[in-house]
Amino acid sequence: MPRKAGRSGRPVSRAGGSGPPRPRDVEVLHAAAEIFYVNGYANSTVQDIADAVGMLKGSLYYYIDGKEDLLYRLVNEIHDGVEQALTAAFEAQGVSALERLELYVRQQVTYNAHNLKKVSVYYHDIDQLSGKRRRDIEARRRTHDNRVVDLIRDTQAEGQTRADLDARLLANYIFGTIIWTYRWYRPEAVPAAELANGISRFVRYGLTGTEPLRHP
Amino acid sequence: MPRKAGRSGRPVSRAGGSGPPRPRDVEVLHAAAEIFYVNGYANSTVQDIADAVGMLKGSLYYYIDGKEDLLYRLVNEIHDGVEQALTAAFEAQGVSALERLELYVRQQVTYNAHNLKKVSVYYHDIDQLSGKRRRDIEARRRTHDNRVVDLIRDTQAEGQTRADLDARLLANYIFGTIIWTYRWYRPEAVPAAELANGISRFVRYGLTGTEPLRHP
Amino acid sequence: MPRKAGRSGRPVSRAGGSGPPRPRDVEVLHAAAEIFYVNGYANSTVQDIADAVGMLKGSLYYYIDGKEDLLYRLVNEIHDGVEQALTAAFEAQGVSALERLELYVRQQVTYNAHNLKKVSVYYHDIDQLSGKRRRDIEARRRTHDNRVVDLIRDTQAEGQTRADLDARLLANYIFGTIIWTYRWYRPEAVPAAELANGISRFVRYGLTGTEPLRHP
Amino acid sequence: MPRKAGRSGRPVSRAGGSGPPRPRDVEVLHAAAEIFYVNGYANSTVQDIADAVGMLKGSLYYYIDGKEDLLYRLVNEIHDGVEQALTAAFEAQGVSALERLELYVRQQVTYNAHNLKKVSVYYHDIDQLSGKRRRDIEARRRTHDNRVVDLIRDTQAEGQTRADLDARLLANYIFGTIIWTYRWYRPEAVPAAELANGISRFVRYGLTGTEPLRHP
DNA sequence: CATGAATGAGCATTCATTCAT
DNA sequence: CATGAATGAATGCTCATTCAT
Repeated sequence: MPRKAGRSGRPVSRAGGSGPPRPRDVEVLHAAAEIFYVNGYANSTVQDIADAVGMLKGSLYYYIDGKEDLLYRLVNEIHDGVEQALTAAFEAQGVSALERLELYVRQQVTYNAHNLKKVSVYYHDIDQLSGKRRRDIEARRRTHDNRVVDLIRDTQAEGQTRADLDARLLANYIFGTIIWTYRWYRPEAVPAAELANGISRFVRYGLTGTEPLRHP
Repeated sequence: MPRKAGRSGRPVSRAGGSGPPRPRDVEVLHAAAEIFYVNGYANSTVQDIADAVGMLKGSLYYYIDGKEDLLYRLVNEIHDGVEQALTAAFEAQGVSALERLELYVRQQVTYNAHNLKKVSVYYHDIDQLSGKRRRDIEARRRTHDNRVVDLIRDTQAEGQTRADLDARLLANYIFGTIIWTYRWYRPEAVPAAELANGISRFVRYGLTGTEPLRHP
Repeated sequence: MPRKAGRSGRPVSRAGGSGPPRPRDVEVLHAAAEIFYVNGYANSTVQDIADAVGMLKGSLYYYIDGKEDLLYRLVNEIHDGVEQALTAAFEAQGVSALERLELYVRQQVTYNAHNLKKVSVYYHDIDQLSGKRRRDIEARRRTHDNRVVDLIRDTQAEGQTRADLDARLLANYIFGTIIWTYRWYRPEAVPAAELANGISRFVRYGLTGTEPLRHP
Repeated sequence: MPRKAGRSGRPVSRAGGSGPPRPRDVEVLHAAAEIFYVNGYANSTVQDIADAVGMLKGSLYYYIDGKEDLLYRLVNEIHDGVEQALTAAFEAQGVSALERLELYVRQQVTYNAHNLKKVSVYYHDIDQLSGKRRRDIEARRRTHDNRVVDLIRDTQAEGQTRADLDARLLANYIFGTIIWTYRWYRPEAVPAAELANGISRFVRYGLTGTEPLRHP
């Protein structure tokens, strides 16, 4: 007869918004990110995380609502960060749509490069969320995607990008380039700035190229 | 006490190379692909697969060496397919390096679009292989990647692509665009050919773009 | 990401109706009854039952769907038995309603005396069922109760029992006398037949008494 | 390593007899009764009770010696109340044994009806006490039962009840009718006085009935 | 008095794998 | 080839209880 949903009176992390997160909350989340990054969410055990924090398995439940709760918080944290990047790009004044898009790409790549582990968990294990948590995240994601698609449409409207290409497809090409970094990028080998430059360049030309290269 | 390698005296799947695969082997592998695609490898159970084949869990072990064995076979199957695409592109005669690269992109995208489920499993769960199986696959993958990098270097040597860009980074941008399709592409919405066209175009311009767009 | 409901292909006891129960099923259920009787359902562990059957805890799940499933089967088994008693009493031909009621009491007491442990579990732990299982049992129980109430109303209609008493209250008095045996009756001390006689007599007079004893 | 008895140096609830209970003690006990009534003792958590009192789980241990301690106090409280009823009946002057028994039934039913929740906990979860607490309660119970049996024997001695019936069995029939109310009686539907009347009437006739009804 | 944090033992359940028939 | 039964290790989670502050 399990009674799942947060019973009142039970402490459970304040990370959900009801007050400043306790230091230990942050520590737990950080450890979880590390573990999930290394083993994948499904293969990570609550024990692993407890060990990393130096706590007993049972004690961890003072801070979390369950394993999935950890993933959910992680994923939301990423969304918060990414939203900032997106907003900054959108609010840039006096620049063309293409420049705003480029700014977005740059910011997003930079953010991902600096939060490689959490971002990896985000992209690899987001589907493991279930129920309401899943729906919440899917909604946030859809919103984000739509805004980027709109941005691309703006570049089309301003004549910087060919208008006959499907903006949503283009967005997905771009996402692929940006996101896939989580599988190969290592900061030791390439500075984040260089990565951001390279991808932003790749994307810009990918979108704007017009010259007939095939049959001259 | 999981046993990894086939013990003598027990009939173990011939799919590993020692003879033509029996029909039931193919059926099992196909079912596994479906299940892994839907639930992810870690969340799929041998029971699920047995159910799909209409067999008891225990009986499945006549055909397989273990759960990981299934993943390994799946992943190898993908590599076989992809290798063909790559080889075809490499052997194209009388065309420029850029055209060969474009051919590769096109073939790879098309292959992925037609084998969406297995390809998804490949990219999502390849890390779950362990030990020798993992090393085998990593080797195959490295080989593949290197050949693509070489192809890009050829385009640089032929002057079609700027030589001052890191070919390996460029390869990764391209991989991202191609591979990420496994997360969003749905054949019902967009024909595979259109996808191949779109991505090949995006990649070509991403690589070859030269005009100074930022500060004219 | 737990997947609860009986997945196809999983053996799970045939005791649910789909075929004759395997001998081990009966054994498991019997052991569970014993354990639940001694410790109460909530304090019994699956381990206890496994030990009693001489099986590993995990192996038990080949036979059951979960701990609650065991309770559910037990409780249904009791209902099956009790229903027979009730039906027999109802179908008695050529006798008065009071005699039919008396027959019911006798049969029910006898049944309880012979199935003391399972009956105890039934009355003590029936509330621990949840969800659909609970609703199922509550429905069966209501049906049973209603039939007994009807029987009492028949005795009132036939003039054997005072008509101004609430039949449902009377039924509950009777149930109390019959059911409470599960807390004190020990077959070693009193033969079941004597118990049945005693209770049936007590109930008959309790219902039919009319003479003014208080203020003569 | 649960600690049973109060250690010196730590303030432990005074409810055990060493002084008048503090107001908060009463509040805690009341909350526990409510919780135990709803979930059953075994399924109730100390957290639940703390929530109900508006206190943290840890703080509760200032007032109690443990979960079982709460049950023990509850059960004793019931015994105190019941003892009063019994004593009142015993001490009634100038009335027949049957009238004294009837008075007892009436008082007991009334008491139960007015303390439904605690009484329910008493009858349902008394077995969950262990060790000395259990033995204490069993002794109190035996004493109570014996006094009622004696009362019945008095009615037999006075010729109001047939002497050839086992007084202890009769007592158990009566207990059943009275006690079982905890499972079905709802004060909203039937006034306590009516219940007391009904049961006392049922019991009186059940005991005194003599006329040959079966084979006239 | 009360809080907050932690402990540690226990529990139901899952699942890959084995193997005699 | 296939079945059915069993193994055994692991896993997420619960909860009574302790105790320094």
